[in-house]
Amino acid sequence: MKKDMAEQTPNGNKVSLPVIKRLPKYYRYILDMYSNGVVKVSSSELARMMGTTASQVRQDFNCFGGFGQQGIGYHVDVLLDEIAKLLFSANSLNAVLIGTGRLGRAISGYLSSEARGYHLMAAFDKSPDEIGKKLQCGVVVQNVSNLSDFCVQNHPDVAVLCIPRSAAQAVAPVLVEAGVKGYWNFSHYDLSVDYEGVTVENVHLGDSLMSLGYRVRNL
Amino acid sequence: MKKDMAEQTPNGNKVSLPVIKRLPKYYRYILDMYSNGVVKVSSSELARMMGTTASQVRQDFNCFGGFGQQGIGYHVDVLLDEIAKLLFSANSLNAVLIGTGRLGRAISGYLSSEARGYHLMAAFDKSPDEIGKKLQCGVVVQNVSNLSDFCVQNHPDVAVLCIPRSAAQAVAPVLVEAGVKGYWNFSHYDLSVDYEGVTVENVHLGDSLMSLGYRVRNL
DNA sequence: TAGATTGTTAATCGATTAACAATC
DNA sequence: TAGATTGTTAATCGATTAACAATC
Repeated sequence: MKKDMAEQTPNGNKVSLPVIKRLPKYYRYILDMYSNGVVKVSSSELARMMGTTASQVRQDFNCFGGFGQQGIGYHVDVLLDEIAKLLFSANSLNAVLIGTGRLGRAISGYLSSEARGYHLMAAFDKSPDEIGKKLQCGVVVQNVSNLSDFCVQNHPDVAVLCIPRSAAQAVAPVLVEAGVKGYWNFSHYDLSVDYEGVTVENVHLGDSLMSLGYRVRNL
Repeated sequence: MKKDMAEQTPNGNKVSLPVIKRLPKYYRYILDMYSNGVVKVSSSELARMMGTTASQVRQDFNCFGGFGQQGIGYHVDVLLDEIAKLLFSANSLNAVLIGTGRLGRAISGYLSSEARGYHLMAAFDKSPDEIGKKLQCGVVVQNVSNLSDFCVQNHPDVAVLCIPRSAAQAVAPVLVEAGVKGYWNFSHYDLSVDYEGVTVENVHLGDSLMSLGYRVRNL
């Protein structure tokens, strides 16, 4: 049974973080199925693929109102469409890249070609060798001294930091003052994702290595 | 009150994954304190730094037998030592790098200089331009066709994949057959960490971007 | 209609937090 | 001794799983 209108909007009922984090994985599996011409899928089939339970799949989808049909299952195209709507919506988020070294260039390629729902507005570096160069995506690298002015005028949604931790600490206040609320920080091989001061995701490469080491040694 | 000997060993009482994942973060904060000459710390001070509760800090440490002194708190040097023992132990884990492109080189630098408890044994690539070149850490890039033989002879603990997803799918069976059990997969900007077929950590860069997008749009 | 499978509520499980006795 | 702070057990909270009525 469908929830009533008031609760059907994604905003109305607060969706828990574990559910949100599963959405992209659902999306990838369902996109695969759609590409392979699969028309229909059941919660138990999805569960098997995702490595979870049918209960959780249904529970998850029902946070957003329920996309299936009782007795039938889920139509792959409907599912894909609904989840894409949730994840990407109409307007893409504007991003600026700070640091155009090895890692920065790799990420800029990903951001401008593969990541959906994002738009790379501009890129910055402090090195005179980098400034003025054009990235593969066509964006020209600017002097990082322009960063503050640029952000004040163009209010990007997120900043992607691909610079050493020390440099990141210097840049952060500039971004905050310019009103930028979102960060992806790849400094020192961290992947941390913050928004409005709250850490959404924080994967320190070193932390992952240490944790794995512990588990392997104590197997 | 200390647990009895049987339960004090890390192996005896099965430690939950959330606890293990917090260990490296504790380690970093405690290393910072140690470097700054801090001698003593309480669970509530640690909790404030970690963004958690004093209860959790004590609960966590007591999974390993408890490192503190009632009425006093924790000695920073003891804490650092105990956690380092847990995370790094005596023997480092042997790693091989597969793919020495932009990302591979960045990771190799990290692995050989900053990551503790790991040793980079060898690096492989399929490009003739790469084969024979020496990485900054001194390791010479080998032809990936040697990978299987190398693994059979030297049985590395983990393989670090810095190659596209398609290439990774071709390499995986080779590694499995050669008895390699651990993987860090950076293919397509994923960071996934597997051991014996079990995913320890799985951070798809694209997934993080999508999740953040959802949250920002539904704020 | 009978079978299948969802939507949704209830039960379980595990992790976090609170409380307090032990003790430095 | 009194104050502080741990170790440890108990209470709470939230997420996952199970169960089942609704319904295609």
